[in-house]
Formats: sequence, C-alpha cells, structure tokens
Amino acid sequence: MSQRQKAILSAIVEIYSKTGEPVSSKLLSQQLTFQASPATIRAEMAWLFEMGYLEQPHTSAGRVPSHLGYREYIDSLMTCQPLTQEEKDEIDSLFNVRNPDPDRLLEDAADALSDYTGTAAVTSSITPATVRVKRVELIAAGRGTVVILLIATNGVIKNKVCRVDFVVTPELLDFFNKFANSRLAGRSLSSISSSYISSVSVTLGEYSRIFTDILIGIYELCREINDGQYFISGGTKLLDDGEMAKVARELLQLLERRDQLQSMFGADTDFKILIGKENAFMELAGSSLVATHYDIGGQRAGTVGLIGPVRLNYARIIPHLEYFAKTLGELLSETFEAD
Amino acid sequence: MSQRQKAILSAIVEIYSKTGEPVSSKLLSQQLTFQASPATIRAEMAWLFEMGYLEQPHTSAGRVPSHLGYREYIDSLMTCQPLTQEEKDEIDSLFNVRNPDPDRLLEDAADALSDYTGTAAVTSSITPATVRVKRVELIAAGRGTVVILLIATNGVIKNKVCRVDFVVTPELLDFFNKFANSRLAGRSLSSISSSYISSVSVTLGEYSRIFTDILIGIYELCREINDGQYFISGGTKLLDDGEMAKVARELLQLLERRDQLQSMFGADTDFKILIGKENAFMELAGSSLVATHYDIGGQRAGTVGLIGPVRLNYARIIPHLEYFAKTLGELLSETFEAD
DNA sequence: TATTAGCACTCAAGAATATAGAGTGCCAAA
DNA sequence: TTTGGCACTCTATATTCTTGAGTGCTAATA
Repeated sequence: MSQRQKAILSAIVEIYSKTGEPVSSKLLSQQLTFQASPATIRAEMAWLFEMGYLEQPHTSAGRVPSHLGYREYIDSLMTCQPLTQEEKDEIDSLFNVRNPDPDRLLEDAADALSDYTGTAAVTSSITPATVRVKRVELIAAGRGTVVILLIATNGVIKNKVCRVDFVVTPELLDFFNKFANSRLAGRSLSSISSSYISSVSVTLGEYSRIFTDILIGIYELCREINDGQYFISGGTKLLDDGEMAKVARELLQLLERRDQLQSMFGADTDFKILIGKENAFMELAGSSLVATHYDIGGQRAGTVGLIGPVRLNYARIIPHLEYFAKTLGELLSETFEAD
Repeated sequence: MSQRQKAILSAIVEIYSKTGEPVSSKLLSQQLTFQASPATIRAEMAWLFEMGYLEQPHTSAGRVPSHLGYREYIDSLMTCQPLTQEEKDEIDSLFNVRNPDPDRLLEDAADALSDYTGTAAVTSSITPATVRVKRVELIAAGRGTVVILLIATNGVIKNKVCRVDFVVTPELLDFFNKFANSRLAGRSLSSISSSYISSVSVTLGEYSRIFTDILIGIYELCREINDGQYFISGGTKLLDDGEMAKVARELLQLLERRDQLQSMFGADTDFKILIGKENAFMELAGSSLVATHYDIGGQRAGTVGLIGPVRLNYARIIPHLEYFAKTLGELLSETFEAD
C-alpha cells in the first residue's frame, strides 16, 4: 500500500468516524493534506475497494471503511496521540481517592469512563486463583441475626446478614470465629466448595446444626468474591447513535447477562479491539468492543472496556482507556498492597 | 354513564391494552358479551368520545382510550381478579428465602417483578427518621486497613473499607469501638451530620488525627443508609414495545438519575397510578407508573413500582404488585423484627 | 324510542411514478 | 501519472394513485 493510499484510508476512517456518512472523493480532495483531484482519489479508492478495505453502501454513494479497513487502520495506520497532562489530570480527578472501597471504585470508574468516552463502559474485577481467605469474622447484629464478614487476601471485603435460630452470645461467636478461621483462613476461595463446607460442618459435632446456615453464608460469600463483579454504565448512550439504536435492544439485553459479559470481557489478551463481526456474539456484529485490563500488584485484577458503534474514535479512546486502566490499577494497588 | 357504555369503555381499554391497535365498532360488536350491532356501538362510542373518554387517531380509524378513559377504567370500571393460589405460590417462590440480605432481596425483587410483569421495575428502600445507629464495629483487615461495619436499627448493615495511617492493634480498635459506640449508638442516622462528626472528633483529643478518616467513613455510611437505595430492573424491556421504544432513551436516562427516582417513587400515597401526562416528568408523558409501598413492622419501608406503556394490563398487574409488596414486606419484617 | 342496515365520506397506508442530485467510472487530453 | 469532462447509476424525496378500514348520518324497522 502506497503512502498515499494509507493517507486516504486513514482519512476515510477518521472522517467517517466523525460524521457517520459515506465519504466522497470530492470531500477527501478538500480535506487531505496533499493536493489531489477527486478523479485521482477515486482511482486510489477503487484500488482500496478492490483490496477489501472499503465498502460502498450503494453505487452512487461515497465509501465507507470495511471491518478490514478499520482493522488495518487500527493495526498500522493510526497514531494514538498521547494524553496531555491536562487530560491525565482530568482522569485522575475522576477518581474519588478518599473512598478506597474497591467495589465502589470500580462502579465509579465505569460511570466515569462512560461519561468520558460517551459510550457504554464496563468494568470488572477478576479474582485470581491465588486469592485466599484472610479472615472470617462473625459479628452480632441482633437477637437472632449475625453478620458474616469475609476478608479476602486481595483486599475484597464482603458481608452478609445471616439469621440464626440460637441466642447470639459473645462466647458462641468467639467459639465459631476461632473454629472458622482455623479451618478457612489461608484457603483459596476456589477450594471452598460446598462439599468442603459440608466436611467442615461435620467436624463441628453437636454445634453443626446451629452453624450450618452460617457456613452456607460463608460459602456464598466466597463464591461471590470469587466470581468477581461487573459494572456497566452508560448503556443508554448506545441509544444516542442512530445506527446503534436499531440493535441497542439486543445489545443491552446481552449486557444484562453475566455469563455473556464474562466471555466478552475475559482478560485473555493485553489489549482487545474487536470490530463488528470479529465478535463472538451476533448482537455485537455492528459494534466494537475495546477492552484492556488493570493490574493490582503486578497481577491481572480486572478489565476495563467499552462497547460502542464501530465508528469509534479509536485514536483518542485507546490511550485514554490505557491510562484509565493504569490509574485504576495503581489506585487499587495502593489501597490493597499485599499484607 | 349507562351500564352498556361502561361495558364498551371497559372492552375498548382491555382490547386496546392487548393489541395496541385502535378498536373498531365492528370488532366490539363481535367481542362484547351482549348483542349490539356496530351501528349501535358507534352511537355509544360517539357519546364516550364527546365525554372525553375516547380519542381517535384519525377520522377513519377506530377509537383509543384517552387518559381520562384509562383513569375512569382504573378508578371505577375494572375488576381486579384476585390472585389464584398458584400465582401466589409463584410469587412466593420468586424470593430466595434462604438469603435474607435486605439489599440483595430488594435487588432480586426488582428482577423478579420485571420478569413477572414484562416491564421495567423499580424497588427502593426508605429509611424512616426513627432509624438509629445500633452499633459500629471496627475490624482489622490488614496492616493499614480497617473495615467499618455499621448496623442500623432497621436491620440494614453496611461496611466500608478504610485505609488508616497507624498500625492497627486490637487495643486501638477496642478503644475506638468503645468510644464510637458511646457517642453514636442510639443516635438517629439523620442526626449524624458532618458537624456532629467534627464535634465527636474533637473529644478524641490526641487520637483525633488518626481516627478522622474512620469517623468520616462512618458518616458516609450513615448517609448511604439514610438515603436508601433504588434498584431498577428490566429497563430494556421498555424497548420491546414499539410505541415506547421511541421515548425509551429519555426514559431510561431519567431512570439513571437518583433524584428523579426519588420524586417519582416517593412513598406519598398508598397506591399510585399515574397515567401519561399525569406524571410530573415530560419523559413519562407516554408511560404509566404504578407504585405501592411495603412495610416492615407496620412502618413504611420502601416502594415497589413499575413503569411501562400506558396500555398496561392494570387489572392483572395491580393485584400482583400488591401481593408482591405484601410478601416483600413480610419477608423483611420476619428477617429484621425490631430487637 | 331504540336499534339497525345501508351508504357516502374520510383518511392513512402502501404502491407506483416522477424528479433531483450526489457520486461514481471511464476516457481522452494534459 | 494526473485530471477535467461526462454519461450513468442509484438513493432519497416528493407526488400521485389506489385501496380498504372505519366512521357518521339517515331512513327503515321492531
């Protein structure tokens, strides 16, 4: 591909991403940095079309980048402008540093990312297999109610209310706390299966019955932490784009399904850009997915991604998303350095 | 309004709610339980039109109930069929009784309600002014991290992670726990203002500095509990109805704003049905809002509601919503009876 | 007096046709 | 190799025509 062809393809992608309209040779001739008549550009466009980089909605319309054209643009043509200090500061200020609750931080991050990019944003946490139970704590909450607090080694903390049918005394709680920690502390979350819980329960002997519900509660907490979480924000922004609005219903309903998110946003690659039909899901055929991951203490800890129309401003979005993920990871690392 | 006119208006509302198409005199003549020719029905429809109960999309179309017609139907004409035992059982089974976490229960309830009715559902919790702090508990989570656990008298329990810059020792935690509970336990959530927190902080003397962040965390927890929560489910179902889909964008974006929800779903009346323009929000002009509240221990504790097209099946939805709210209230009462 | 058949009238929705203009492809000249 | 010129194509929009569903009115009927 000649230098001029590259420039033309780039320009078509960028103009189309901005306007959403097919790009004509006349418009290109005006906007390109170098001189070339529409006829010349048409010849080049004809070649790009031959090669599959362009599509024509119909004969008498301008040209639109094909998915292959976008792929080429993203892989070799575009130059991501690095963020200015101002933009970095803006992203930094989006995080409320005063509030290091990881759940809320992720949720806020999704909101911020969506606001910032104007499209739907997804953030998630992944729990690596190495995460273990750090501590279990039972706290009296009422006459027949206890709170189970589970602290995991990756800093995630969750509580669950559990109703019990015995009178909650400090002695009983203390007994159970000691017992539970001796059996559970240090174990990896994924190893705490329901059968393991049963086996632990048996060793409680006469206490087994009254503590069963609590053990089940602990099991559920482990599962919840282990499964990670997904936060979606700005899904309705997909309705703003006329082209997207047509398929937004299916897409939004897809985003409501956790298992789908898991396969969409799995942290399998460093930086993922899936354009249109490259996606595994039919519903995403007209959309792009851009995702990366953030790390906590060098370990992959979650994903940060966007879903939007294929005609996203990748050159702008990619460095933003990268910086966003980096900042998020640093913030979380800072809050939860390994003990 | 004659008996026959009532029957005709009812039939128009019900047929239109089902089909979404204007209802013609011919169709009515076939579907009505009594004998009447299309011409006769037309005469009656003309009268109902005069009175404002019906509208015509255009001259040569059938008739559609006006908002006034719906109002009349809901207020005086419809007969809500009481739920069958089966339906009750179905609703009962929707709640996972094993899991009495009130947050999750409300969230699940929103999902279930949305699935059950096929439209967008909102559940919320209201914190009455009488709710007080039952207990505050500080738990060590890491070298420099503590978990604040706040238990409110209405059974709501929330935790927050807080990073501190002192070495967390059991003695310090014990000291602070005693201190915090002596100052905060028994106080109403709404009375714990940031100025009150400051005044408490001052009395800590030399410890004031290191515990400031924790006190702020407690303050934030109080605010969060006091503000209540909203859960929205099935918003995308609004896109399923062709008529609604046009305005769904505005509507969904409205539902993302907490303050708007508050004024929409305030627990001001026992049972609220707002049709179209009766709503305070422009965005809701083409939609209906149906809401009621649930009680915990006789006290209004939250709202349960639906948003959908005006042509909802009110006769079916209203008893379901009522039973739903009743069940939810009972379940929560059971779990959190006052100590 | 209430009901109904009959019929002219209206109007939206869809099909068919006409028009305009944006953009291309190709060719011949520069 | 580039470019102006020009015929050609095809969409989008406007216009007209046609159809049929549904009404409103009236006069006959029970």
